[in-house]
Amino acid sequence: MAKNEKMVKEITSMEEDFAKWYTDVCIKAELIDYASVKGCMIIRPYGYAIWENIQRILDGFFKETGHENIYMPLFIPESLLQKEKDHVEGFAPEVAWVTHGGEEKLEERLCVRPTSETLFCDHFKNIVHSYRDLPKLYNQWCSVVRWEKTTRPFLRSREFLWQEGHTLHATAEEAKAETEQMLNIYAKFAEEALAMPVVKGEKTAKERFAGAEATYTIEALMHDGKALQSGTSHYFGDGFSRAFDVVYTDKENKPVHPFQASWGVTTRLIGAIIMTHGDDNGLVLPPAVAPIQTVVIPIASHKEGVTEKATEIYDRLKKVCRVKLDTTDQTPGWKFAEYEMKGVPLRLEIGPRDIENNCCVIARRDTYEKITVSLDELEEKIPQLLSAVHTDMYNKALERRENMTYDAHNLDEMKEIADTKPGFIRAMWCGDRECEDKLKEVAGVTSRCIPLEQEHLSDTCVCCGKKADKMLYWGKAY
RNA sequence: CGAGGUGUGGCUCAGUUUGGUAGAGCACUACGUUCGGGACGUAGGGGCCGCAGGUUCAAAUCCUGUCACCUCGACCA
Repeated sequence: MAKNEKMVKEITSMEEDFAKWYTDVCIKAELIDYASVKGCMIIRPYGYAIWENIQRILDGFFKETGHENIYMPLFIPESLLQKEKDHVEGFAPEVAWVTHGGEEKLEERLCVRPTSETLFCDHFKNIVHSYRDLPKLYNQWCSVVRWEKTTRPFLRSREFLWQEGHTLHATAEEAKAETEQMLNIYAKFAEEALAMPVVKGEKTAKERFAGAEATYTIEALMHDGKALQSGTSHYFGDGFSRAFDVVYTDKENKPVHPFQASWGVTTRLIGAIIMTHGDDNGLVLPPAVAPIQTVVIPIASHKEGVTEKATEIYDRLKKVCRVKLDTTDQTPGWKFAEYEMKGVPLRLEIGPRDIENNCCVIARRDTYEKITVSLDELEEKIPQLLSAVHTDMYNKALERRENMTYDAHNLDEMKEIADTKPGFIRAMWCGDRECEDKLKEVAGVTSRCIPLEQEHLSDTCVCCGKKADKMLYWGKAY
């Protein structure tokens, strides 16, 4: 079968309607179902299993770097949320409020957490008194609520799952190092677990997190050329600890406000996986987070010995990967399409013909390549193939990003590229908010980040022509 | 929050103009034949036509109200 021939008819093609393609994949791959409250989604077992893999791997990274998990309450009293001015202004428009307990109106309304900085600060205040109590390296896995107007599965839902790390440090340097460390962990995770290349960089003041002194981001480029902010790490300075009266006594017996960082990734990462690797036949999952890494499909299973052989292979493969054996009475063709839609990296076909030759057919989801493998070398071959799938997926995504990244030197070029070529645009910027606003207005692009790896494209701002020494990534974003 | 659109078995829709026994395809159930790229036959099950009023002998269809969802804009992980 031809490599690019569309085999799954239930999914709208990307070219026809990318947004529809995306939601088709979410539904048909059984990642989610819509819930009865707008903007809320049911994450189905197959989708949730991806999240569990993400959690498991990331949580390992967090633990390795000394973080502890904690759980904070769901509710934030209004007075607590009010304490940090920028923060409350940033989040107030999109918080959900609880006003009643049973039939009784509450004295003070409670906000359903949109993020937990305020709760952590309130807690830190109680438990931190001496330099000996520092640092505090906390993380929590939970869901948060932000009352979004326009919603999309995984990309923007009113309730979403995430992790939020909140750390408290004696010095600014330590807090900055934490911010940087976590950004690097996210980038490493994106590349090594999700096969997704990202640009590491700092957000401009305009795009910064409410209340932060600096916000860092990993930005990924989706299939349709739109950017997706896929993880953030913030440096707070001592702004929050001042607002919340968090004070510790240092070695010289002086009161000091500690310094803080926070960092988070969300179920949006699943959206990133879909739009980075997916194709017209559905999901393509990176092996590291795929709930099923190999699916075993018996062919003509009514024939003698087929089911037995398939089961034997299944039992052997359980030791080397996450494997599923599908013995349902659907036809093989149906199963091929089904597991392709669900993005399973490898498909192993075993039928009478193979059994006779002591081999099987293995098909790769990412390339559609089919190879014949001797049954004697399965334990070696499957892990090799999974690893090759990962590497090839990463390289393919990287190549696409590079092919969709353009440089602009002046406003006309910027407009021209933004109008005709989806993707990242690299351009110099003078640092003025006015230029940032103007680029949004005339070219429809926002600043994605100031990449840590700078390249000097010219001496002048793409917008105003004044002196500029920062190169930024610009683009249309989710 | 502004503009446009849509509500009919689980899903995609026809039927509404011109009121008269609720339909199709897919999915589902049972049995049989199939099985290397979404198989086929036979027989079945499943609906207050978004909701509430109204007009009428009679409403999915006409009128009024209401709710929900979708698309596009403004705000956002």
